[in-house]
Amino acid sequence: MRLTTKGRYAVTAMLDLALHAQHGPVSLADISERQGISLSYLEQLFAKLRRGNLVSSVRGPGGGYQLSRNMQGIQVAQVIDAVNESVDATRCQGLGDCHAGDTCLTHHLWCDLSQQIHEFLSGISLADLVTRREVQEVAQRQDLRRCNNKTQLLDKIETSAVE
Amino acid sequence: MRLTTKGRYAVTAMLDLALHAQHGPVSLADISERQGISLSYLEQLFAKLRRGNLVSSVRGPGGGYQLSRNMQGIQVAQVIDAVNESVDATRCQGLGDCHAGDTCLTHHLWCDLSQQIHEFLSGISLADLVTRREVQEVAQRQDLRRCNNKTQLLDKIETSAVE
DNA sequence: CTATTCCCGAGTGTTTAAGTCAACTATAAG
DNA sequence: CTTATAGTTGACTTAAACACTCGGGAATAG
Repeated sequence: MRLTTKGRYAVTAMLDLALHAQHGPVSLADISERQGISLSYLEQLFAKLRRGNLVSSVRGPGGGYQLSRNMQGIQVAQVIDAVNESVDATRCQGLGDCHAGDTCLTHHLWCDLSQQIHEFLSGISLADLVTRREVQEVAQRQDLRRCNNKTQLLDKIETSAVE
Repeated sequence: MRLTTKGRYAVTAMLDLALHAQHGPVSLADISERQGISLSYLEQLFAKLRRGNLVSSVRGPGGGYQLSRNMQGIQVAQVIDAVNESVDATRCQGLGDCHAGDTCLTHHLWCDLSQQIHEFLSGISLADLVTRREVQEVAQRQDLRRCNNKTQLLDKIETSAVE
């Protein structure tokens, strides 16, 4: 089992996508800037997310990525899985041939653990995360900082005036 | 977070130790043979387990390793921790400075996950594992195979006659 | 003394993560 | 049509870690 920056980046980027979905496609450049993730690395991750049917892309100016279904239908476990970070804790991928063709002493322990983690991460959708208060606070801070940095205030003021 | 062969080996070896504790110290050579783990690698792992006060050693012929407390007092989480495989799933080790000195979008998610895993693995002691039926079956198979392989039947027959 | 066993450090091959670079293709806007 | 935007792809690099191996020690039971 492995849970590193790779899977965390993927979930973070997907959440960023969900948070900014209302203004059309989101470019990787925006996500890169807001979340501090290398653009080229994001490209690699989104290639996998696309293959996993979690996002769809729009090319050209104004393009970017969109969630391929609604937020309720995308679980954290699926995102991590899509970027090849298995949540499985066994050595044998659950097959039970971990020691000389037989189950090893601790096989069942790792099976139980895998199931535990999988259930936990399968029970959380992007929609769940978006509605969490802590997430909203962080998102707001990130959007504000971005406005100050890039003096895109006009754009933001217009947007909030419309709302 | 990382859970690889390293942590799995450590738990397996500790469980082997617990299962064979009644006959005095257990040598790493025995564990290596029974569990199919490289002896030199076991030495490295047990150096860490020793530093973590989970085992104590007896040098010289007939020596080996013993659990430093009873089986009930040693949890799986402690073993994994001792060999430097953190169960923490956050990037920031829970500090909350994962993105430019602030919490990242998904910080709380990984905190929750870490807690989930830690609670699970802290709730399982070596004693719990030893009494599990699947573990006993595997252990029995391993002991039998070893007898056949090495023709140490005499030794085993004596042992069971004494019991 | 000698065989056994733990102890320790140094080194090695492989894999992977994480990131870079460069050269594409598709498309919206002027 | 041109141009700038933005996704798409592949090759490459760097660093770290895992999973070992090897060689020489030090302690101790017989």
